[in-house]
Amino acid sequence: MALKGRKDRERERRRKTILKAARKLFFKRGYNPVTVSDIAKKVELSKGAVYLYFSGKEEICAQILLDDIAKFHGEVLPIFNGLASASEVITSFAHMYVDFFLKDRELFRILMKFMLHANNLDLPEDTNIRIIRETNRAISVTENIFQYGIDKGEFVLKKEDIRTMRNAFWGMLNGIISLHLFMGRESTKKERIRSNVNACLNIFIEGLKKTG
Amino acid sequence: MALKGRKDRERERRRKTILKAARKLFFKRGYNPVTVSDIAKKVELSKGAVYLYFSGKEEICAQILLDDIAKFHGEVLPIFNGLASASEVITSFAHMYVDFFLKDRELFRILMKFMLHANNLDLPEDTNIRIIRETNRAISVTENIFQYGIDKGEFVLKKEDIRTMRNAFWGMLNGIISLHLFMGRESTKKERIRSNVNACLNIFIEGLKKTG
DNA sequence: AAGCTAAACTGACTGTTGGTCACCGTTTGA
DNA sequence: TCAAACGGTGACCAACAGTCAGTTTAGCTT
Repeated sequence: MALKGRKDRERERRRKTILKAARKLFFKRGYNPVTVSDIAKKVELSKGAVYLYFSGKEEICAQILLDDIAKFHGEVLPIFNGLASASEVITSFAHMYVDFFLKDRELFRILMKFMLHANNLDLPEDTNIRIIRETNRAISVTENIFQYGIDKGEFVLKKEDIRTMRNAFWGMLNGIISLHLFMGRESTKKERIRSNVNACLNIFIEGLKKTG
Repeated sequence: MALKGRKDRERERRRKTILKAARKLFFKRGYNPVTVSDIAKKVELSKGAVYLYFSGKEEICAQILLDDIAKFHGEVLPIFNGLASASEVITSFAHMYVDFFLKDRELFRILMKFMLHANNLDLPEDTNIRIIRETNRAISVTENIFQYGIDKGEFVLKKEDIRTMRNAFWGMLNGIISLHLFMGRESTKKERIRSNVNACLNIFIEGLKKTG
């Protein structure tokens, strides 16, 4: 691949500008209520111009999600260093995950939307694939944690059950978040959710240590 | 309340007819792609007529969800009789829940949509309240199960932790379902999900018996 | 500097869809 | 018998995602 020229860099900057504006709008007013014209207006471009950089509203949204997942990965990987037990790692991971996706509630809604409708969105094929790949990457991080726990002899878990546990764990986190989103009016305290996650983790980890 | 006359009954029948048609369409093609005109056409009415019976597309959808939750309650309550241990009850409940909401995948998507956007939908006030009340009722069933387990001395669980466990449990179920929806192409086998739920339950129940 | 090309950009336009409303025929009951 | 109420109609409206013919701008060539 040739080096990127100025044009490419400018193009990329524009994309980022649009994404940033869209992000702000989506997180403030929610995905649906924001129109493409709103986004265009915010970056002082015409609607048509936005379509030069993205295939549509949905792709903008997908790109925001992708960027955020990447950011999450950047934040989450360092925690593997400096933590002793697998229990600690898994606990830290859970809290980071919950905190991350509750920082802006709309982000979690967007994530769930993509999970629920997976292959049913009209995105450019490659965007769709990237969404699936990146999400799976995030999921597979938890898989590594379980493996780590087994290797350390901390978890009593058959190798073939890792996948199952990974799913259960991941699902549990998403489930708790969405439930809180549903029950909690906007006033829901983060601490409430944290304690819920903690309680759940305790049982989960306890079970991992005991059961096979 | 006065007895319902013929007019009322006919009106109700019409509503049910519309709901049934809408249900079929939603479950076949998904919520978004189905237009109000499609629904109207299917029941051989004009679009305007549909709006005489429902405030809009969203309310039709909400009503379908409400009816299904009611149906679920009807199916789930009998299981309390004839089962001995709380573990059995909770296991049965979990499987019924998963089976029920995976029978038609769109139903689960609809449920999640309402959970995620809770108060952000423009529904008639009373419909909105009913959605929240009915969902909470379903959630509180699990609360009763935990209570039952404690009363029987089967679960070692502080009374003030019931709510937390209920949330964790409920969230876990929804999370697993949505994860499978995401990962599984349409071919996903029900058995796969069941085994996942089972594994998760084992740990969960084990934890409930052990931890405090 | 003038001429040229391609990319960036515009905004009026289209198509679709959720929702509204003035109007019409039928039933009802006084 | 007749008017009010009711069930129903379908043309219409507004909002919005997405398109495209045409205009401007940037940068290159001679």
